[in-house]
This record gives sequence, C-alpha cells and structure tokens, in this order.
Amino acid sequence: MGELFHHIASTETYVDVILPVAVPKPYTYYVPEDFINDVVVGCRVEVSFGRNKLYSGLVANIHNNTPSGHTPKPILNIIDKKPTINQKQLKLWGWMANYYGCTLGEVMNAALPANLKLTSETRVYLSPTFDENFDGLSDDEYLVTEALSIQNELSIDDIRKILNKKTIYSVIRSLIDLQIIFLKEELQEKYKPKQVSCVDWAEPYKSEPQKLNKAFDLCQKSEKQTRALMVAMQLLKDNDFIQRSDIYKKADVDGGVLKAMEKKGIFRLFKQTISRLGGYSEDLNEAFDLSAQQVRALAEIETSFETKNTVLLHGVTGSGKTRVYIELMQKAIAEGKQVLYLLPEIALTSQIITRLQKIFGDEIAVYHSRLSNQERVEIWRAVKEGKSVMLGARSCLFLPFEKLDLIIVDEEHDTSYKQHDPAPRYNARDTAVYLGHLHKSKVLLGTATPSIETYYNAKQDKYGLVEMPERFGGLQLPKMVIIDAKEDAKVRQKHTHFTTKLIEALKAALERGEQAILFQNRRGYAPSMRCVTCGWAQECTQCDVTLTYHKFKDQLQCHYCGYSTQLPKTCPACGSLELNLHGFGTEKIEDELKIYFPDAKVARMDWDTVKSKNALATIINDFEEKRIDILVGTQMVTKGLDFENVGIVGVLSADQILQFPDFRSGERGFQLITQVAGRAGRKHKQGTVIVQAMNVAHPVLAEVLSNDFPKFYEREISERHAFNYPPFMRLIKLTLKHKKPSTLNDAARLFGYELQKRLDYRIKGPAVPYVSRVRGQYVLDFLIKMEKDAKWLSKAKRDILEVTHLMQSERGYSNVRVNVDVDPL
DNA sequence: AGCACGCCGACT
DNA sequence: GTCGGCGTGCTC
Repeated sequence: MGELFHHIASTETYVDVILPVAVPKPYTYYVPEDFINDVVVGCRVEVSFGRNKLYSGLVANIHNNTPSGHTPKPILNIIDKKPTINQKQLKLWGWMANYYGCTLGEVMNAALPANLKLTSETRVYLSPTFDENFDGLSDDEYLVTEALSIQNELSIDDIRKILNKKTIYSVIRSLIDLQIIFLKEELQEKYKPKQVSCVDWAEPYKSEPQKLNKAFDLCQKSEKQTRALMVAMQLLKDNDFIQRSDIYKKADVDGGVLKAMEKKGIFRLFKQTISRLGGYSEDLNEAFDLSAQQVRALAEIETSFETKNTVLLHGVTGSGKTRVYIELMQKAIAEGKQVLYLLPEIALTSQIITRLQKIFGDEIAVYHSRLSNQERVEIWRAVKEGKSVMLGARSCLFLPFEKLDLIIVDEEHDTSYKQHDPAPRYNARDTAVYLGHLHKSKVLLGTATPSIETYYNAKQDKYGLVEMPERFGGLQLPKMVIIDAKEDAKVRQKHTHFTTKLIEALKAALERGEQAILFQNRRGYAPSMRCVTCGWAQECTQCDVTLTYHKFKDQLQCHYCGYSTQLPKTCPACGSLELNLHGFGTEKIEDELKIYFPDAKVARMDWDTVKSKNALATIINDFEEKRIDILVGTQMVTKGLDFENVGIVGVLSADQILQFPDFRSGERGFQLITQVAGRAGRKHKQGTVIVQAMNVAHPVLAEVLSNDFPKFYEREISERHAFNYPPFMRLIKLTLKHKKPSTLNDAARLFGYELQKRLDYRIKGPAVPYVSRVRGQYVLDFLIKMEKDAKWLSKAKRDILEVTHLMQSERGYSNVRVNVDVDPL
C-alpha cells in the first residue's frame, strides 16, 4: 500500500483542500507522516480553518510544491478510507467552477448532500434503534455513546471536551456507520422504508389455481369471505400480489375477514416495501408495440449516436417520446451500464415517476429536493454501487456515477434547468452534455418545443436531430383557436377575464363530462391594488415591486421576498375609500369561475397551493380521478402532466407572456402555449385549445396555431442574428448589489468604466433591472455580449474577477456584491 | 462564511 | 472615559 509513496516521503506532501465556504480557491495543507499512505484525491479531510473553526474539506489535489508566503497547517484527520468523490466528479466540479465563474467551494456545496458535510456546528443524537449494546466499541466510541445515553444531545464541541481530543470526526463517522448516533439534519425526517399490507394466495392455490373452488367451499358459510375471494380472484389475475386495502374497498370487508381466511390457508398476508412515490399500481400498458414512428425514431437516434454524442429528439406533445427513452434505457441497463434521466423539478411529482417505476422497479432511484438528508445519502451510496437508473432534477448531475452510458434530458427547453440563485448558476442541460463527454456516454435531449440554442446546435450538425411529428396512435393535435379579447370586450357588458367563446366552450365541455385546464401565468388575486383617486399602490418595504393581493389570505404579498401585510381600508396617500384591484392572477380566475359555473369543482395549482408536502400529488390525483372539473394554474400546469379527459385548455392572456420585455419572450411564449395546449385531448379524442389575446397579430400566435416550429425558429433565429443574441453571441449577466443606492451607483460607474476599458462595446449597463430592490438590497445589472469562442469567455471572466477586486478594494465599495451569471435565462 | 480588529458615535 | 455599532480584511 504505502510503497508507492516511500520515494517522496523525504519531501513534504501537500494537499489542496476545497472548503465549504466562499473562498476563491482551495487551500493548501501539509499531510503529516501518519496520513501520507491514506490520503487520496476525492477523500474528505478534517482541517482547521481560521481561528478555531473546523471543517470537513475535500482533497482536490496531492503534490509536493511547498507554498510560498505562508506555512501550511496540517490536515487533522482523514474522514474517508475511500474517496467520497471520484475523478470524473472532480473534473465536473472544476469545469462548472470555471465555466460558470464560481468557486469550487460553491460547487461542492451544491453537489454534496448535507450529511456528507460535517462542520463543528453539527449536533449529535443517539439513534432510537440503539439497543444499549456497548460491546465491541472503542474507548472513544464508548465514551460518546455513554454521554449520549445520559444527555441525548451533544455538540461536536461537547464531544471534543468529553474525549479531550481535537480531532473526533472519525469517531463520529464510525458511530454513524454503526447506527448508534445520527446528526441533527437527520432528525428532521428519518427515513423508513414505506410498507404496505399485501395479500396473495397461499399454497396450494398459488400454484394450482384450479383448486380454488375448494376455497369457495371453505368460505361457503360467510358471505363476506366469499365476496373477498371473488375480488381477490379478479385482482390477482393481473398482479403478483395486491394491497389489502384494495380488497377492503372493493369487497367491503375488513381485516378480520382476511385474517380468518389466512387461518383457513387461503390467503397469505405479508408486508411489502414499496417506494414512497407510487410504484405499486394495477395496469401496465407499456407492453404495447412501438408505433412505426417510434421504431423509426429509435433507429435514427441510434444511428445518430454513432457519429454524435448529443441528439435532439423533437417530438410533438403526445408523440410517445417517453417510450423511446425507455427502449434506450433498457438497452443500456442490459449492458450493465447506468442511465441518468433528468426532469425539471416540478415534473418530478407527476405521473412519469410512477410509469418508470412500474417498468424499472428496484433498478430506478429518484433524487429530488424533497428527500430527507438520509435518503439523499442512501441514493448517493446506491449510485456508487451501480444503481442502474437515476431519475431526478438538476442536482442529480452530482451523483457519483461510475459507468454512465446514457443521459436523457427530458423537456430540454425548460428554464428551470438553470439555477439562478446561489452559485453555481449552472444550466443542467448544458452541464449534462459535458458530463456525457466526461463519461463518453450519449446524451439525448427531448422536447416538443426545443430551445433556440439546442435547435441551432442540431441545425449546425453539432447535435443529431430526430423528429417525431405525429401523435401516438394517430391522434390529432388539439384544435387551436385564437380569440380576440379586445373585440370581445366591446360586445360583452360585464367586466370579466373570460371571453364569451371561452365560457361557451367550457360549458359545452363540462356538459360532455370532460375536464378543463386554464392557464394564467400569474399567481395571487391581483398584481396590484391601486387607489382610484391618486394612483397610490402599496409597495414592498424590502423590494421595488407593488404587492400582490391574495384574496384567500386577505393579504398583500411580495412575490420576491415573501413580505406580507394587511390591506389598508383607505388610501394612505389621499384618504380615498376607493381602492381598485388591477390585473388578474390564478386566484381571481378561480373566483370568477365559481360565478360562471357554481356547480363545477374548481381547483387551483400554483406555488401557493402546492408548497405543502403532498399538495401537488393530491391535486394531480384528484384531477385524474375526476374530482376536479376545472384546474386553474400557472406554468405548473404545462409541465409533464398527462390526463386523458381534458376537452378544453384555455390560455387566459397570451399577451402577458409575449409582451414581456425580454429577447426570449417569443420563445417562451411558443413553448408555454404549445406545452399547455398539449395537455388537451389525449387518449381517443381531439381536444380544443382556446387562446385569448389582445394583440392577436403577434407572429408567435400564428406559428403556435399552425404548430409550425420551423417557421417560428427561422423567424426567431434571424432576429437573434440581427440583434446579436444567443446562440450567435454569449451572454454573461453581472448583478451588483448593495444596501445604499448611492454607493451602488458610484461603485457601478467605476465597475462599468473599468470593464469597458477591457471589453469595450461588449459591455451593456449599468441598467436598472425590472425589480431594482430585492430584500433591502439595491440592484444594478450589466450584460456582457461577446463572441462565442472560449478565448473571449476566459478573458471576460478574468476581467470580471480583476475589475471586481479593483472595485472592492476601493474604500466603501468592499461590501458591493457581484454575482456572475453565465448564459443567463 | 465566520471572526477579529479598528474606527466612529452614544452613553452609564 | 468605555461600550458596541459596522465596515474591512483574512483565513492555507
């Protein structure tokens, strides 16, 4: 083991350690003799940083270059025997930090599950499963365990005092592995596999069903048992086992009946572990043959993969792209390889998981933001051990894949693949392409509405392109109608957000027993409440926006920071009693619907109704089982929902999307309207889509109407070309923040001046953004528009760093924060 | 991100 | 006089 290092043991060995703090680069520590044989790149080490803080850092590099200018501290301990992070992950981190202009520490914070990041703040608890068995523990382990059985909670510092030692992380690690203790983060939600009670035939009925009439004889005297038997026969025909609750429901019997039948040797009752996210379900129609289109697409994708690493699968909504993914996934798994399937976060709660779990069963694991810390670590380990399929949102990119063969990025165009807020501000779709390159695996980007960037890459032959222009099963795309809301407003007497046509269509659909989805891209009741007399509107105390009225809570709320306040009775500016609501959000639509359709069951799906844990799943389920007639929602209703009985989809205001002052508003509008339209009329019937707009002449509307993506693309790409936007140029958005507007302005002027000296006309700004103050901080934006080659990118980032330091070293400006966002959306 | 140091105004 | 506010700089 150690022989390898003997020849360099005479010189000092150093490690560069990534720390989970916002420092610009890894820090160098020396490796004491004792650890030299055990330290490996990717393992976590315990180090002291600053006055008296201890952190678990990650070894990025091992070398013997003595740092100049300071004496390195020693690493205090090695936490892992085996590296936590493999070489490819480290490479990915490096690429992300470099490309997206952030620190390795920031990437590490995003990448590692909380439970793999120990800091001295962590509190330690005794596991409830610990059975007071102290056998086989080391002295240190014994002391900690004993202390915990008296106190129940210890800080890392307490433990340090108890053991009278400085380095204790290895003791903690081993106690966690022994499942004697757990850390504070694990307290919030302890992972327990979910179990359901199940029923199956006992022998001999299991293998010899013809003997079942004997079972009927045994139950002859009991009506309930006979009923249970009949239901079981029906259900067990198609399933290996069934849930007890299904029998309770369908046969109207209780547990006692089944117990009695178990005694008679008819049933076998047992517990089955199932995934929390569904998994167990009755029918399975993946057995259907592939359509001709799917067969062709599959063949084209595979051919394309021979020469291209990345392929775009452009298939209309309902064309059956998922089925194509599944075929590819199965092939990869059959070869013993791993597959990563990325989805936008919100689509993860929906039906796709259930569908994939039905097919892949235990081979699939799901990783998303609502998992507990312990579950995350569980999945992390599973991936390391070669779990075949990982399904999840963008953070899945960070899992420790060993033999990744295929990456699927579903809904490739979705903007939630881009992380905005804390660095790293990465785009998971683009990062996936790089991850694919690292693993020499294939990347499939799938969508009904490709992003301009991706389609351009395909057109340029950088990516392969496979088209699926028809819906599965010969179903027609929904019929789309655009209604001139301005014209309609002239003829109708009442003020409402519904045109006569939309109301009529909804009415007809409800009468036919169909369901409807209404899309309004704004939540709350009304975006602002304004005084009729003087025009005053309540603004947020922290942000530069007017507050949105939420009727349900009878409050005004800020959508940027969450600040809320009661609405005033009179105008504070002029005392007028007349306060009017302006604009409309999902809440108001829901309210108005209740007036038009008092008997219809209306539900709302937006951030406000979905934030609690199971709310989204409940709404989806209720809609699926027709307990909801009309579903009103924001963007959320456009993502990955498959319902079979939707007769009408309504877009209440196309203008709000298309009129947005951003060069991507056309693209966004095309995607949003096409996607929401795709929710209409699946299964057997053609659905109808009604789009209301004031400006019916907008070209995107015509292109959506005729489902003419190529036309839309050609028009859009020539505009992008004319105005020097992506994909022809690369954008970097810089955001400067400070709590004093004057300081911010002065600092920004200096910043802009210095940056322009270096990058010339490529700098636009400083500009006051749409929301110029957020959470008490004033904001100014710069936009860098530059040539696409890597040379310029690295020069720009060097310049940004330099100018940032220059500005921050100026007196008074050191608190001005600079956020870098490469490829902003 | 913490944490200490140091420079200012507001107090027992 | 000192207490404590916060702006500034450093951490291998």
